[in-house]
Amino acid sequence: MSRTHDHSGILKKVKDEIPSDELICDLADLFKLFGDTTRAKILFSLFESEMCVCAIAEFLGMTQSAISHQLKVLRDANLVGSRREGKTIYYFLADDHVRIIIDMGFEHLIEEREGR
Amino acid sequence: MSRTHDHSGILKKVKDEIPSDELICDLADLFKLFGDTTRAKILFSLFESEMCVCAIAEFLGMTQSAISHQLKVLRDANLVGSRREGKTIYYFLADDHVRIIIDMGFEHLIEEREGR
DNA sequence: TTATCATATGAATGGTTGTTCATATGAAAG
DNA sequence: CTTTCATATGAACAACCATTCATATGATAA
Repeated sequence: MSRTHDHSGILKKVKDEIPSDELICDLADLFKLFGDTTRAKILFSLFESEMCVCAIAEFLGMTQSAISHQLKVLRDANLVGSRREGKTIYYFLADDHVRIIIDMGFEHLIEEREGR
Repeated sequence: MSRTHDHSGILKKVKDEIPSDELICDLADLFKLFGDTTRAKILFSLFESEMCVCAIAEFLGMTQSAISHQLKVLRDANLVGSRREGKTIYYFLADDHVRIIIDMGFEHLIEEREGR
């Protein structure tokens, strides 16, 4: 079938073990959320305490609109939650998974730098 | 200074604790690598065993060129390594961090689904 | 109700990035 | 040396995405 050299043995093995396309896509979509500097900074900010939109915007030196758009992305993915207090809406981390995933990334970065 | 309501207290606290811009960018760049379906599939394939470029291409039903481009990205980030055997070049996972980071993502996905 | 403050949102834009196509490299076999 | 096989690479194109601008929503205060 293939015009290249044979590797049917490996292909069969990998095909049996690899997760479904859907699962891999969902996983890629999750990591994509952490793969933007602005979103990463927002998440780091929320590590310390809940914050309102304009506080995040001021802190990051960015437009309220830009932050609001990104918060929507994070909220749609259930990474952050929000609560209203008067006119202000406070955002916070939805759970501790965010911390754990980011910490893993950090460990990789640090060990890679030590390795050099 | 700000035309909005005051949040200087929170800003000071967050500013003290948040990592440097450079570190956050590096972290975002790392997660970006996992945020593409093709790269994620390549990494999952290499979980099982080392593979040559054309085996991965055949397995994923994609062009050799597309895979080669992505392997370069992964190799530049030290997530995969390669070795030559005759005409063939085999790629493999550089270390176990890749597995750990991906497993963390999986855990989050699974727990999120249970939560619903 | 009207004005104001905090946030949300739609459309447009600019920049990034994954894939393709054509071609180049480089090792091994003849 | 020449051909072939496996992989790499550069340029071009298309799709995606983050930001901006203008405006809308929605709650509160007057």
